[in-house]
Amino acid sequence: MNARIATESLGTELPEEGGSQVVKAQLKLREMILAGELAGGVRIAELSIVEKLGVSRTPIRAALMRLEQEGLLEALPNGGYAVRTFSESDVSDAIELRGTIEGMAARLAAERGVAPVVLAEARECLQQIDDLLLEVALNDDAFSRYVVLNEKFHSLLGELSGSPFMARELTRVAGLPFASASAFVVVQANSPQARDMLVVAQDQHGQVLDAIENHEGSRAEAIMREHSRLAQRNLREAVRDPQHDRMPGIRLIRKRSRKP
Amino acid sequence: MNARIATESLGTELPEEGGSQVVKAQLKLREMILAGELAGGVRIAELSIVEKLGVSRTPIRAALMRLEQEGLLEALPNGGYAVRTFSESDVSDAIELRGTIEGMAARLAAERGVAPVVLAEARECLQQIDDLLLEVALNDDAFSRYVVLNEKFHSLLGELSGSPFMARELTRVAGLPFASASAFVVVQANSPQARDMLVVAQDQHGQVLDAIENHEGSRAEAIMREHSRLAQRNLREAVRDPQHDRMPGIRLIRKRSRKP
DNA sequence: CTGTTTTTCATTGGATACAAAAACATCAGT
DNA sequence: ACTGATGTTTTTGTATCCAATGAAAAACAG
Repeated sequence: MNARIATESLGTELPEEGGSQVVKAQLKLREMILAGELAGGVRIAELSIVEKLGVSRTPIRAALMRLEQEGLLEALPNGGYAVRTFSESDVSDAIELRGTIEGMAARLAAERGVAPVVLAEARECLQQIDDLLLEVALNDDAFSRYVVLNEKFHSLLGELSGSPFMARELTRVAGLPFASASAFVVVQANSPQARDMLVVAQDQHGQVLDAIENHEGSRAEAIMREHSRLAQRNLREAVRDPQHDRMPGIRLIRKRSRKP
Repeated sequence: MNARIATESLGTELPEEGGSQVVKAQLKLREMILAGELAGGVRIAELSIVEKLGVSRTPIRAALMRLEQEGLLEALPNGGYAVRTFSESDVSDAIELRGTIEGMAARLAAERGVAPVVLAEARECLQQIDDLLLEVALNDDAFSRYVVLNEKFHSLLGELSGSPFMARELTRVAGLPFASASAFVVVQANSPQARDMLVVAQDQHGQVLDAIENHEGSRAEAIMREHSRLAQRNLREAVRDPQHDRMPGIRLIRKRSRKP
């Protein structure tokens, strides 16, 4: 029965988005988890996913594996996976780790020097953010453009460090649940001080580039660490304010950790 | 044909070591890679692994995935994997990253305080290393016991930080190729200054515990960073001296990176 | 009625069959 | 001789099938 469903959906496959079945399953699963359709802590049966997504077990198992290394799932002792839940400390530590690693990247960039082209690209990126912030009030569209540019700047930090290894690790740590540079930006999207926070962040962006350019390694590192504190503040806000139920995945964060 | 081999080996399967087929494949593959049986850079065909290991493609695929996230393999654009090669900078950066993350863990431990039980366990571990170092000359057995205790201390740092998240990340970063705390200890195992280096390392171990106990976060962090520099020195030594061909996986490290 | 044992059943781990895509080689035409 | 197309072969991606294991339920004994 499942066979027929799968075959049909394969046969009538529109030129849909997404490459392989694995990627499609991974994206869809992540979406479902963050949307809260899969409750935290409970075991995920592969077969249930099969009928939910219409792809066979093999790519689903691959997708589950990837989501585990991504940190959204945990492997259960006797096989199978469950959606992880996170204590506030977990998320806080993840953000702190991102800040620490970004700090190291910035320090390396400052100490080793940066190719002018990459530096120019970073400056250009900052200029675009500046342009965005010229508006006194930011609409939703402006916010999503900010998120894109912000992500780009943070990923550019990998280039700046001149180390492919660090670039990889930065990408990875930014992929940890709720640790990404813009994970909680949306939280205060509609607050009156929203723009101000971005202005502060943007100032730090500029300062860290200056520090890198002047080979001030320690300063560059400190700035990036402090930079991550903005996310910490947003996290606290998000957890406190029950208003923010619409933030994707916020229900996966519990206030105090219980040991099951 | 492969079918018969696989079935036979399954049927006559002795109560061998290793848990699942995935784990067995992963261990064997890692061993082969580090032993240089799989040349760096060339594509690995799944089928060739199948006949080499006698397990089917499914667990091999899983093992390959894990080895990719572990960093020993890289995924090729059109599917498949290849054994990664590392520039000296890659390894150096990996060690630096370990130092940075261990530094963060130590700082967290110092800032947040540590449960006395865990601290006692760490002290006990150090005591055992001290006992080991009482001998003026260390034989191979003493060295491998050192490696075990050293790994244990570094992993205890995760406990000390009080953060399950940090513990996870420390484990992960220690699993990166050539980044583990004892990766290059063997390099200078038979050198006359071998013991001296361990004495220096052990002193740092003790100092970082003191710093943690006294809530000196910044100092604790700095010590762990500096601590990782010992591995850096050993790395340089290992790459320079062609004597060290017997170190597992050393051939995967090339002196200068070429862009293919 | 409760505790233990057995049986059944669901679910994952592993193997293989099948499809699709990519690499390779061969051959024809210019 | 070289280029391009086409067919073959290899290799990965996907689906399904089989087996083994663990959990829940049922039956039996005390």
